[in-house]
Amino acid sequence: MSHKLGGMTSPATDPRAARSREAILAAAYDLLVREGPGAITHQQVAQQAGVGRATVYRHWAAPEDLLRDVLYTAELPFFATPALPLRPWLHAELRQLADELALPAVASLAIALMEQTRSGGADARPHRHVTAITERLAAAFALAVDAGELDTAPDTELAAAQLIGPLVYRTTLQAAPVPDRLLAAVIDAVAPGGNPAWRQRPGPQHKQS
Amino acid sequence: MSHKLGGMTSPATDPRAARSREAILAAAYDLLVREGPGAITHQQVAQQAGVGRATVYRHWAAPEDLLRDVLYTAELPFFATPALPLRPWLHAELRQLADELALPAVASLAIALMEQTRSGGADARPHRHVTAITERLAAAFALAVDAGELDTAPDTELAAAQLIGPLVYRTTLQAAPVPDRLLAAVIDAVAPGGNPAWRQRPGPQHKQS
DNA sequence: CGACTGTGAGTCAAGTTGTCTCATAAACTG
DNA sequence: CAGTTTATGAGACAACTTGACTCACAGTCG
Repeated sequence: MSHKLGGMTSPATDPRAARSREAILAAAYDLLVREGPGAITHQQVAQQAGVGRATVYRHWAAPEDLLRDVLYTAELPFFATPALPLRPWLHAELRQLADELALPAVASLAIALMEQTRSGGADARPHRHVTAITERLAAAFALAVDAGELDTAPDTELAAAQLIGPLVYRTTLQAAPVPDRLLAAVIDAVAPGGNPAWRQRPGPQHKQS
Repeated sequence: MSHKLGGMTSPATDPRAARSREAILAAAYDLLVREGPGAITHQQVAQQAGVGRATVYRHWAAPEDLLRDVLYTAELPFFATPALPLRPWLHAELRQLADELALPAVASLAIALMEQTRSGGADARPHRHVTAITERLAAAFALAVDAGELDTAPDTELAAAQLIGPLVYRTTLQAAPVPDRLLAAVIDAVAPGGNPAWRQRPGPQHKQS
């Protein structure tokens, strides 16, 4: 499943304006992914989008407003359809997230989201994408509790941090692929159901207690 | 323990050049923390450092070269002195890292490291700070194995991802403080020694099997 | 079909960038 | 200590970028 940019156009907007905004947002997203947030200037976006520079100024007064809308409209459809059993579903969703974090498209978005959140200072709130992911995981945990796969739902924000944080660290800082056994380990930590699998092999596995 | 910027001056450098570079690196670091990487331009750095614009150009031809050196010289002394017993040491170090990730200084550095690693594309390598942290954790795990606190050393990179990733996610994306029970949970996942502590309370805790 | 609206080329002033010159002072050398 | 070397920084300069504006034109609406 690929993520794509949704338009910001309100229902009554002139179609010419809708087309311009669509083209500008797509161009800005492209620049973000290829060259980072610093590449989002009115001049570069206009050139890339094939619109007039004045048109970009007319829709967004400042580059950071445009970047904010690019992030807002990005689609990050991870964890979108909760399913049972929980563990294989988590595995599949985390596998996909890890694979896409290894690509510039999602890594750039994640990093830009962090920088945007950081620049909010002490009043910073998580971005709606981050909140949405937490809510989707909460729905999945509720399903699992209902089905008896979990005794109680975990604190969802902390579970999200423990499931996704290692993937973000692994891909954006360690610049390495995410092995399945890391996925297994983070799932075990949140929804225990097997021994941690990423301890070094070969050899018999001992349980710590 | 605070982190500070170390100078890049080679032993035989003219002291005037050493002083200039020191001032420029400190100014650039300051700008990075307050306004993000986009604020690092020759003009703004010169003004903040109190040196001539030509001096900044003389030492660094491009802003991204300067940013690279700022990141290179930053000190991130986390996990620096391994100690036993392992779990309380991990807890203390992770507590400190979490507290500092909540501040702009370390959060800005972490995000800038990610963007720098991402811009390396397919040839990207982890930054030396990331590698250093993995090595320090490996030393701590080796100590724990020697002392019988761990049966085998875990895969250190994966352990680092599972220990630190949730903290990075929690602070930079969820914009929330890191509770001690998240620290306990990530430690349990890597160095088991107690029940996961962040499941929702109150009520009796059931072990999943 | 007339009125309205969005677009974009071009203009303009102001600011920024990158390079260069040269006087000055700090550091080095013998 | 004097002469030499070197780093600095103010300022000049050309080129570029930014932000705002005008206006002709074409698309959209009623």
